[in-house]
Amino acid sequence: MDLPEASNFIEQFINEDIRAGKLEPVNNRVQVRFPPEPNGYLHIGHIKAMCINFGVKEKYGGKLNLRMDDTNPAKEDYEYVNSIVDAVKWLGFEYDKLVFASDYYDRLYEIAEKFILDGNAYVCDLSAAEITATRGTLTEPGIPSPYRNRTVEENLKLFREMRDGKYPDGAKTLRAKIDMASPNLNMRDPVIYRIAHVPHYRTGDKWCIYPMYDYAHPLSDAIEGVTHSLCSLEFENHRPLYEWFVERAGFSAPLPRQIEFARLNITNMLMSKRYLKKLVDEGFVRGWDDPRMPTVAGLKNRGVPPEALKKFCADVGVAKAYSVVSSAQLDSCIRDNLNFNAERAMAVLNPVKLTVTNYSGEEELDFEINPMKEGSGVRKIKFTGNVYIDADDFSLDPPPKYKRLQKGGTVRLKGAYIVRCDDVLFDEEGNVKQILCTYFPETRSGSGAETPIKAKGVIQWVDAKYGCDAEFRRYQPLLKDEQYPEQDYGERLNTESEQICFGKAEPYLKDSADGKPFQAMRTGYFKKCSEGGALILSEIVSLKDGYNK
RNA sequence: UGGGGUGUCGCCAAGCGGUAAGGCACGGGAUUUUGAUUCCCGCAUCCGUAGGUUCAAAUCCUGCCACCCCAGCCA
Repeated sequence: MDLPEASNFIEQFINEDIRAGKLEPVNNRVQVRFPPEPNGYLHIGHIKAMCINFGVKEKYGGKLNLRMDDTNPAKEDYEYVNSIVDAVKWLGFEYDKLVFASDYYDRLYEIAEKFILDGNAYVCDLSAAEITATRGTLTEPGIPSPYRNRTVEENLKLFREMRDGKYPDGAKTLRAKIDMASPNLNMRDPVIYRIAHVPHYRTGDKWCIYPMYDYAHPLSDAIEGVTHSLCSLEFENHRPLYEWFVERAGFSAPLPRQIEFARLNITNMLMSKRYLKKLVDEGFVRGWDDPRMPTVAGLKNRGVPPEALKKFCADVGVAKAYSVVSSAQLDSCIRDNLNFNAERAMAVLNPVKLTVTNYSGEEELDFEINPMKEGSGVRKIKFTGNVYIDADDFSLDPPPKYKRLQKGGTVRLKGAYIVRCDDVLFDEEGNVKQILCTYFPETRSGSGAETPIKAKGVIQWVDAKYGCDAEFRRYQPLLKDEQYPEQDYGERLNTESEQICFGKAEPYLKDSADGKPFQAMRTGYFKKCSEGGALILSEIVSLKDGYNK
């Protein structure tokens, strides 16, 4: 048979399984799953997991269920499942079924009784603290629970009583009977059911005992017919346990196989649901979908195309080495996509008025909506000779090689004319208030006229009377130093950049911290904001130099 | 310290015994009405380290070093 060419080590494993005939019982069908816990919004780290799983699904023509791993009722809610479904759909991933671990509670309970019947599980009366104390350490074995050798009958009776609500939270647990001396702490009789008199967002108060991840996950995989259960590296130590459950639960081959990969880390990006939730709960951001958040919803609001995110994941690859990808790599993917797809618009940050003293009247100029895309059409922009330009585009004390406007120098107003700066007016505080220029009619854009007038630079502008048609939103940097609730934030979050860039618009020249000019990409949801008749873009974005620096 | 993992260019990452892909970043040049884009060109004699096997190793073997994960009734 023809196997697809593996593009990473996971697919190599899958190919090996197929070659070895391990998947023959199901006609070599490959099945994976994407199993987030609905306790928060999906973030860019999850996108990598999705790309891997949906990638396998598509490559092998397999199946993929979107499974809500909801075994902890205290943290989960419909708000999150809805957000997860939205995120998956926005990214354009198609799953076969939406399922819930909580769908399997009955089945999982039955299997638990089987484990008891087979002598593989027992009810333990030890408290949480006692279990911890008897678990042993990294170098010393644990101490077997005094309840470890209860009879099957007693265990069954007790477990049913647990289910029936006869005991308070924490009074008893169901434990797998494995090996208290195992060097793998996960194998030292792990708890598989705990008592929690907490209503579940889906099953209500039907249950007061809930299965643990280590038990529910492998069995959920087996119930669904998953063949390859792909998860992140921190579960490597759980694999023996995963196999232990799956081998004893009575499922027929092929049994699901767990394969681990390194999760995604990006410089200066917080990738922890727990902290993201904290930012939301404590009001540091406007919500999970705040454009400063690395959540799928936030990225969407930031104007990042889903294709750019998928491209990024493909570029980054899949491996087992712990790594931190430079945010520049993400920026590059976004810029590349936007360059081809974004509709252009001019906008101005830090406006300074520029008046063309020898111009009168007004005219309409043609601008390509997207010079990179054939047939994207033109937009009309009115020019009256009174415009705002960005303060950064004018310098009283220009550094060497400065290409933009300076006193006595020339520059092209993009799509319009070359102008020469004749004079500068200052306000009481000595700031540049108005720049007076003369223009050269023969230099009109697109006229093709031969003229000795040259300009080294091209700058964007916004007409003082008409503004422009873009919209923008203003956002503060995610956090200031003194606002850090915990130091962990400081290591991952953006504190330096002045703005965050969202949306779609014209690339824009900006000076970076070291004074070196660079090209930024304005993207975003721009909002009309009139100030002196012009559109003021106070939120710019620097995809080139990193909006997450 | 016991166990499980990982170490290839500044950052990711291919490579699976035959003599170091690619992307990002960076440097140089050409085009350019966005200092962008596009376009060339450059960028590891070397694969954590020390030995060994082999005609031949990043790839096999041995020792060592570094880093990550594990002692939740979270996932």
